[in-house]
Amino acid sequence: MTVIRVAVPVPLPQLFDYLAEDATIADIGHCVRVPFGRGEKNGLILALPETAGLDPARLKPVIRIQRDMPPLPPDWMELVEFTARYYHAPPGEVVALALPPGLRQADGGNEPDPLLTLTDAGRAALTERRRDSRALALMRELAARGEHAPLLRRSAIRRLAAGSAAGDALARGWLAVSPDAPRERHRASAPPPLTDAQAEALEICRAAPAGFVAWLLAGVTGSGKTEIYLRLAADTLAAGDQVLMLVPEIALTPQLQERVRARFPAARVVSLHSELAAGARARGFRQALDGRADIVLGTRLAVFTPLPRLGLILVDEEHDASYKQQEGIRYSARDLAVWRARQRNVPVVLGSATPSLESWRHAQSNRYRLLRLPVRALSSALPTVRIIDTRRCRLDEGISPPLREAIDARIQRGEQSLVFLNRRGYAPVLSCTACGWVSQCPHCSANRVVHLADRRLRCHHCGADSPIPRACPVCGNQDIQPFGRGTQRVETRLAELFPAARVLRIDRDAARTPARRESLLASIAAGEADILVGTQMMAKGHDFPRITLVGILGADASLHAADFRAPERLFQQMMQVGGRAGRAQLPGEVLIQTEYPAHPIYRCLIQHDFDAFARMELDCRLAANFPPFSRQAMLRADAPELAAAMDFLRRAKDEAAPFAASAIRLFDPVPMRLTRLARRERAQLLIESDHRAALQAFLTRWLERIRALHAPREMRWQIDVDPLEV
DNA sequence: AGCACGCCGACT
DNA sequence: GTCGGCGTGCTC
Repeated sequence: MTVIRVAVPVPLPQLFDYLAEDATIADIGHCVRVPFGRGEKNGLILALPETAGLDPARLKPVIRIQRDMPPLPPDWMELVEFTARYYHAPPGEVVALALPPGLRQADGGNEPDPLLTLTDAGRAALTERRRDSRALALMRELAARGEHAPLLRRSAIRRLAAGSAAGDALARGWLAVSPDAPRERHRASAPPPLTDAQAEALEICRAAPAGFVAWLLAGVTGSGKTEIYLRLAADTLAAGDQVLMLVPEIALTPQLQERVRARFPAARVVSLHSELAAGARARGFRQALDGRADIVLGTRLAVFTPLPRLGLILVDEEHDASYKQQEGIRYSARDLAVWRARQRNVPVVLGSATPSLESWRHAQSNRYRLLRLPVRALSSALPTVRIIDTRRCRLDEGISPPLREAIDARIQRGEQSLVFLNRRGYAPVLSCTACGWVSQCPHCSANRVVHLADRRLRCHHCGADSPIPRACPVCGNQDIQPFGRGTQRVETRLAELFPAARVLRIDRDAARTPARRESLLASIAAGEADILVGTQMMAKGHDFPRITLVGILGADASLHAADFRAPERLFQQMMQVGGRAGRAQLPGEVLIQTEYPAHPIYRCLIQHDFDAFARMELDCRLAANFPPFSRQAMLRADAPELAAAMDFLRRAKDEAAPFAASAIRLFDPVPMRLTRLARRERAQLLIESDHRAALQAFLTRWLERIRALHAPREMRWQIDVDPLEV
């Protein structure tokens, strides 16, 4: 009786062994139905162990091995196992995360009709003019139908079944059944000419020996990083290999999707992201697994797509925080992409105008190879950056006189302005001028935000929502005031200041549905707006050629934040949003309003000097021994009462004492910055080490002991390896 | 995580 | 006399 080792989707660190009388090596990677507890679950066969991990008498027989689908390949399972190991996540849950839900339905009826295609051998047979046959006659007919491979629907194939001409041709390999829909072979959009910098970068890439290389493509905004991706993808496709392209948020990149499809009309491009319906996601996964998909374009979850012919991985905007999953299994798709490239011995390109300091550091130490695009394509210059000292001028709802004048000038010239403020809503808090009441969220340690458009107070953390009160709920005072400013308020004021201008707001509230987002973007592109007001949604990957002015409001808010990554994020954000200015022929200008004009971060921005910023920031990180110079993990706990969470973390820390080597630094548990979230109080404990391996080894032993700790029922805890927020 | 078993309070 | 509270322990 054969023993199979199965990953079962339960939050347990171990695998489960079962008996399967007919199982063979070939069953590794197949899904399996198993009895579990008193019920049943779907698992994945990871191995056929020599011996069971426990008394064979206790093993239960499997219910059914799902052999109707091709098995997941070994490298895919290695990726899953690595993810489970590195992020200390239950293997069964990683499998559940990596496999699209409802995968088995994908090979059912919703597949397109198979098609009959003339093969190269078939074409050869035709030209050889061999002894005539019904099969050859059929093929001549098929070939006559068009320049490209002639195709037949399933119904036609059936009519010409066994013993027929088609059956004969199939048997001889002159025809092939292709599961694909016909690919349009209309003329490919011509690639634009390369700039010198692009050509040089490509040349360097192409000159590298085949195999794993991690490239860091650092190209200023508008320098044409995408063109590099597309050219490299073209090379890979030409070699018959598959391309995996990761993007931060697919919903924000319809332009990129279009560009990829237009450039490679003959390639099958599959989009994978979590907003996709289960069926479509499963179908894309299947197409990739079968090798039918040529390009997989997707968000972080697409890093788990099986790709038998993988030849290249691209990670666009590699610095973007959305590559790190912030709940459940907290994996970094960017880091896994690099791991996967090394595993499969293929190149990976990490691209960004503002690389993460982790990647930058790797490039500095030659672990990654640096490719630079220092100038913009389309002969447009980088925007001029001007700092406005807000201590020296009177702000009108956050808008300084120089910014107002600059917007006015754009309106005169028929150009667009973008006002960036990373805070949506009308005002971040409503407050009573008499008793000091503030619009505190009852469930979170945060204020509810005034949304004047729909007259509601809304918590941006838990979503709690209530009407705006007419009077102070505590003292009855009628004089309650919104304090501070969000995009709605700035939008309102801009409309008053420029009555002739068309003001458009772009934030999560204005672009709630994909359709509304599309229509907003379309009206911007059509020039139906003069002033755009937006949050960081605006900063991501759009080309708005008519924007020549970007005004940045409230940059200071995160200048003094406690998180050591705050300056990095601020710089990235300002660089990205500033990069929206002047991407075509028109010169761009960026105005940054700040109370700290002398702050060195602004000097770097004025000079577009990422290197100087990175140097400065890495010096600070080195002095404080922060990542990338050290490795971190965060143990977080949450409970209805803060004391329970803190107490648990203290006990966890005590557990570590007997074996925490000197290489491990354990900090004291502290309440999280946003302590209360959705009625739960949260605390965290930071673990740091100079060595990844030491940290990993420690975590493995420590988590074992933490699991044995009997935490109160209401207590939840989780580990976050390489946390982004500390 | 589920879902059992397992002992102590207010109800038909 | 039971229904049910959630404490603890297991899942191949």
